[in-house]
Formats: sequence, C-alpha cells, structure tokens
Amino acid sequence: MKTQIEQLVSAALQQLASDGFLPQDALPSPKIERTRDNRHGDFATNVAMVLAKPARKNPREIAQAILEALPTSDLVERCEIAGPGFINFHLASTAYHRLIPYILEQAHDYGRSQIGAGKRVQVEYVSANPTGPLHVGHGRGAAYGSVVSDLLSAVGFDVHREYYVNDAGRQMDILATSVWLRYLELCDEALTFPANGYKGDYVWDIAATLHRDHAEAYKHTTEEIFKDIPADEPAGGDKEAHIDGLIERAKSLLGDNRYRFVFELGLNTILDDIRDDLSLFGVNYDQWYSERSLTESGAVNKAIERLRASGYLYEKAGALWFRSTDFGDEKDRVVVRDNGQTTYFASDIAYHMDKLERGFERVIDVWGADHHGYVPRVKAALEALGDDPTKLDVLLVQFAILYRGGEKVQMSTRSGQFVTLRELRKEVGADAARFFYVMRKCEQHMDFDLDLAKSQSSDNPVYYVQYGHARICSVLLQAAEQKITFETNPAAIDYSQLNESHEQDLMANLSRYPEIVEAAALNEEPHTLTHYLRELSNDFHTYYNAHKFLIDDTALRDARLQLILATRQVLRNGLNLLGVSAPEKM
RNA sequence: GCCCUCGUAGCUCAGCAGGAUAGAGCAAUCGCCUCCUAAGCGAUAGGUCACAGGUUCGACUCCUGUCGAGGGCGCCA
Repeated sequence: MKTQIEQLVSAALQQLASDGFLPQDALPSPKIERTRDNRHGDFATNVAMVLAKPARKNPREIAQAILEALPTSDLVERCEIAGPGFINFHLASTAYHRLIPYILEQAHDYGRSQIGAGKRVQVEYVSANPTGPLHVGHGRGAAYGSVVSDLLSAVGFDVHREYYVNDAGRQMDILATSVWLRYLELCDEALTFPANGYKGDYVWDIAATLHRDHAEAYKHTTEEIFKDIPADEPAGGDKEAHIDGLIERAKSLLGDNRYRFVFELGLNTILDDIRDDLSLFGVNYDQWYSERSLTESGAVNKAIERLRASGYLYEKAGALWFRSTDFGDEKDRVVVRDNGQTTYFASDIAYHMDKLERGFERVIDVWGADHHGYVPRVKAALEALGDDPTKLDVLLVQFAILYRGGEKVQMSTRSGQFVTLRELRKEVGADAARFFYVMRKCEQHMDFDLDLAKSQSSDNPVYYVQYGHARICSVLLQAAEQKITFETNPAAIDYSQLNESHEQDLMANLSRYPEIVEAAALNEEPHTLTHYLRELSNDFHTYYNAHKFLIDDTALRDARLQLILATRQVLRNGLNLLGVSAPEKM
C-alpha cells in the first residue's frame, strides 16, 4: 500500500525532472508516512518541503506541481496540499478491499519479504559461560537474539544463529575444581569449600554423578590437596590465590586424563542443561562454536600473527600487547600474558576474524550491557586485521530487574542463589517471558513485573493479544456449531459491505503489518512488533464489542468473517515471529 | 576521573532516517454482559517531553553543556 503510493510520487517526480521543473540530480526517494490524524488523509509526504531548498522554489508550489504530475490510481480518492507543503493522500474506500483476500492467500507468508536479498547474517547471542545454569539476565538476550534472528530471516536474510561456548579459561577450571571438591565431600572427606568456588546445587549434582559412576577413583585426601595452598579469604588470605592453588593441585594430583574427565563432565552436563533450557524457551541455534577449538585449530595463533604482521603488536613487561589505542580504544590490550597464555580477548579476535572469513556480510553480537567497554577493542582488532569493522554490529542488552509484589527480587550469583531462566519459565511460562523480554528496546533498562506476566487479564499484554486470536477462533467455532456456512471465495464477497469505522481502522492496521515487520527487522527492534500486535488486538476487541459477526445478513456476514479471518492470520503471523503461541482457546 | 546507555502523564513505556493539536497500558473516576469467551469495550481526568543553550521554515527527535539514574573501565572470562 505504502510502496504503491511511493511509486506514484516517484513517477510524478521523474516527470517533473524531465520537464525541467525540478533539478535532475537531486531527486530524493519520497518518504511516505502514515498520518497520525485521519483528517490529514491516510498517507502523507513531505517531499515538497525537502525539495524546496535544492529546487529553490516554494514548497507549496512544488506540491501543486507534483499533484498535477501524479498518475491517476484507483487507490487514491483525492490528494490535497496542507500546511507548509505536505501532500495528503486520501485512500479510496475500496483501497483495502483487495487487502483481505491478499492476506488470506499469502497466509503464513503475509508480512514476509525479500528485502534482505539472501544476504548472509550471523547472529550470536547468549553465549553465557557454561559454569552454571542460565539466569534471568541471560533470558533477555536469548529472547531478543532469537526474535531478531527470526525477524531478519522473515525479511529475506540468510540467518545463521550461533552460541559461542567459552569452554576454555580459568572460570572453567574453577568449575572443574569445584565439582571435584564436592565429589570429595561425597567421599566423606572433610574440607572447607573455597570462597571463590561455584556453590550452586548443580555442582553437587555433577559431583554426585561422578561419585555414582566412578566411586572413589578420583579420591585424594584433604591433607594432600590443601597442603601448602595459600590461605582462603575467610582465613585472612586471598581467595584468587587460594582457588588458583587448588586448580593447580587438582591438575597435578589427578593427572591430565582424570582432570580432563572431570572438566568435561562439568562442561557437558551444564552445556546440555543450557541447550535444553534454551530449547524449551524456543531458542535454537545453527551452531555451538567452541572457544577451545580456536586454540586447538591454531586460529588464535594465526590471528596474533596477522596482527603482528600488520605491526600493531609490541612487547611490554613480558606480555604481548595490541595497540588498540591506534583505533580509538582507551588503552592497549594484552593478547598474550607473561605466562605465555593467550587471553580471552585473543580468542575473541580469532573468533571474529573467523566469522568474517566464513563469508558473513553482517555479524551481529548480542551482548550484556556490562560488556560495552569491550566493543571498541574488538572493532579495533578487526580494523587492524584489515577487515571492515562496520560489518560488526554489537547490540547491548540492558539488565532486567525482576519485581515481585512490588519488591525488587534480589539476585546473587555468588551464593549460588539466583533466579534461573528455568524458574522464570516455570513461574510465568515461556510465552509471557518471551513477550515481556522483547517488549522493550534492548538498550532500555527493564522492569520485569512477575505478577503482571502471570496475571490472566487485559493488563497483561501477552494474554490480551492471545485472547484476540482465541476469540476469533471461538467465533468460527460458534459458526460451525450453529451450522452457519459462509462464503470463502474472495471473488464472491462484497467487501464494500465493510464501511463501519471500526472495519476501516482494522483494515488500515492490517495493511501496516508488512511495514512493521520490515522496520522491526531492519532496526533490530522487536518491540515495534509487540506494540503493533497490541494495537491490532485492540482494534479487534473494539470491533467485537461494537458489532456482531454471526448475523442473518449473509453478504455482510461473509465480508465480516473474511475480515476477522485476515485479522487472525496477522495475529498468528506476528505471534509466531515472536515465538509466542497463538492459542485457539483460552 | 574517563567512557557507554537512559531521563516523555502518579507508575511502566511508545513516539517510526526532525514535520502538522505529544500517544498507549496500568492506577483514579464513571458507564457497558437476557447478545459470537467481561482474559473484553467505552468515557473522563492527567504532560513547561530533566534543565539551559544552539542548528532550521520546523526539535521529544540532531549538536553542546549542566543535573539525575544505571552500567563499564584487570596480564578475569
């Protein structure tokens, strides 16, 4: 609809340009907008005002000329010039009549498009360390990342969804050591669990598996383990030194194979749990990319060598630094530590280099807002490697603060007591959780009201939209029960019956859907879609209250039923894009 | 101290590459079920768009500064 008007205006501009009325070179692509006030018609353009300066003419004069050059169309009833030079388009009352059969014919595909032209886009999201179950903070990134992926896919991009598994590094060693110590406790060894260890119940579970399957094959005495280990924090020492000492002790006492086994057991158990959790949340991936594989394949070294070759590396205090300040970062960053180990940042450089080497034209990282300081250095690295840093888009997702009964829900990872994503799903359901997470733009701090998400009332936007869908299903069910048959052949339906203002409003909003999907996808703003679905549901509920559908006047009834069928289709498509179910009954 | 994000109605938020009188939902007040699910609908009331400058035909929207909120500034991952 919008694009059709756009074409009309473009044609008029071309005409005026070839007539010499407008300069040839500076023709803008006209921007057509929906009007806010229907007294201004249905669509409006400010193109005459935009052209006023380059054409050195009065905007109203240009608008007049555009009107005269405008090709005729049965879509438009009349146009007028208003205010400083707006051109307002009033649609013909028949303009939307073709819309309903079009929606019903397109069905699932209504709203989908090919703007993305098959461009390959990679979206990486969640990527939480596999050191414990996902918590509600990860949930927002999960919902957001998966909806953005689905939106991009709906508008024709070739989307690749990826989870970067941080399966290397110190945190994983702490996990492995934590598991081992819990296992020893199950072997009846008395010990003081380190302050910096992972204390969640899931660690006990993994330890129990180890104990059940391997009895005491991994047992060592408390004395040999804690001998000469630096004191822990509660004992007046340094908790980092304490845990590092324990990690080294675990490695030396267990030996490579047994240590690796405990490590893998912890990693895989948790990773399986995360995978399962996300899948039940409707979040799926094309690939789980291992950080360790980057080191093992030599990709990290390759990245470092490429940086060195471009002259951006230098040595200082035994470590190897990347001169990221040359690219606007606050300070230079270490890539190889003085102990010879590469940093997490080095892996990340290799990972992003690999993403671009895999041929993605666009790479989107969905990160927690706490990582924002990390963005400049990754972009700096890409630039230093001679890649195009603008191909990388980092979307920072702010934290969600949970509220229950008007009170902030306290979360603490340290004590192992936090609200997990799994608990959230159980409490409010996956539908409500996803919808709520995506209802706000990602950079917005979010208050997540658990009571509201659970409430089954119109206050709850999820149920409000779903109820619209269920209500339409219910009408159709009623029709069947009352043995009311209705016309389904669009050619046999008289859409001019639909002349109530509620019907016009509903049709106008149905026609907006493809524009909404496009905007939500291209701007990575799924909240646009949740807001739209709320508005559309409101239009429907209002209509429902004002008019009956199952009436005796068959011509009107047929037309109305087609209209609500089209509405149901759009609600279904929209909910589907959000990964929220569209129930037939509630 | 430096950097990032945010600051719109009592509360939670929209406001689409600057555009015509700033919009919803809660909460408040008042109405609507002999009728397709009241998990619904309607009406009223509520705002100097944090503040101060600037850019222009026009600014909630762009720029600068001030104030306020949250977050980030490791040879951690």
